[in-house]
Amino acid sequence: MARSATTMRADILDSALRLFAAHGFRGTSLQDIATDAGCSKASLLYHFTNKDAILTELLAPVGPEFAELEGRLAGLDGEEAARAAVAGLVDLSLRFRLQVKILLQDVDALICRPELPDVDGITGRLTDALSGRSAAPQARVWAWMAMLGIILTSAGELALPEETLRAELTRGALRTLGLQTD
Amino acid sequence: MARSATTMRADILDSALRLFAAHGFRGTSLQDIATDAGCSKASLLYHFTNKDAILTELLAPVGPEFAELEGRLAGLDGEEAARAAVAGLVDLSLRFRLQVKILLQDVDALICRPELPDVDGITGRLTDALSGRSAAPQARVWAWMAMLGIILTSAGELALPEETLRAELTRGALRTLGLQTD
DNA sequence: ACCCTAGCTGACCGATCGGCCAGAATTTGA
DNA sequence: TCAAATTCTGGCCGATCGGTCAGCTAGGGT
Repeated sequence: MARSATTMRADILDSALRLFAAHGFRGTSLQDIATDAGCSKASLLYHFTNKDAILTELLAPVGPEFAELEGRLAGLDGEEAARAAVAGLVDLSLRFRLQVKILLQDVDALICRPELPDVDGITGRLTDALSGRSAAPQARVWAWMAMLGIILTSAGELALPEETLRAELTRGALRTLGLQTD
Repeated sequence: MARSATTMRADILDSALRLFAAHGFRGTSLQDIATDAGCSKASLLYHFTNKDAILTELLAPVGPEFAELEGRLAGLDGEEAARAAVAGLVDLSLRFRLQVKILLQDVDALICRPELPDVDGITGRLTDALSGRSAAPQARVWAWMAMLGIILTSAGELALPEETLRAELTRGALRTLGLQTD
């Protein structure tokens, strides 16, 4: 065996993460991932049951984090909830940069009938959040997440101190939601 | 002949526009468009040289508009330019809703090496706008356009009076860019 | 009546996709 | 040392993709 199972899986996930972020889920073939990871396509499917499973595992950490944030927001009202949402999303995105970027990149595809797997039911909640005018605050949060995706794209690889980036993003997000004038 | 050439082309473009907006460029096959337009796949390629040509024609009206806006912005400085950019983008997006939505939807794909045709060199300018920190104001405008895409997705089909939507979007955009506190 | 031409189509092509499988290669444990 | 278990791969499969092509069909001009 060339690499241990855990190493191999990690390498595959690393390659897939970068390629998905660069070319999107649909735009990345199993062969692309295999070549990048330095193994055969068949080897991918030994470690992962199918292509969806790779993405699902990549996004896995985001799911519970998002659910937890969602739970925290449920107990708050309008403005307080918005502030908490922004802080939570900034925090979440800083801890799962590329993962969140992938999520954001396909956010539109997720909304209008996905070919992507519905990781932890995020798709359904996205759809709920965006359907109807009554969900306006939530829609705003998701809109801001989309914007955050582009911001992270340009600033992502920058060796910006995390604290600086966090403060910057938080300020920008609050401004977006009209909660800070600055 | 079932339909006249111009009618056929119009029907194809109409189908392609809706399908591209719903499932993305890569997510829509020629057969999908043909079925929706009520003709054969081969008939599509009689009226359009290839798949790219359909998208190119759909986005054609946006190109010159964008270039004209860009020209207008060139002569302005920081804050004034940002205000004009927002107003211009709102205006542009209201006139080319679905087209702009498609553009926004694939904005990320366009940036990281596109499989999409570079309509009127927009790709290159997007890349320029997002590379380096110095282009921050432009990057912000594009980020706002991405957000606008999601907003239009949810509010798009709504029978909202155009003037109301325009005012709302303008206010939101200015708030996003930190130029209006409201 | 005739043909010509624009419009349209079924059948087909090569390429690529995700996924499968039999078996080779390598490591492990007794 | 050797069999068992794990890891890995070449080759293949059916489906689907964008695109081509020879030829059918339906009017319009003469």
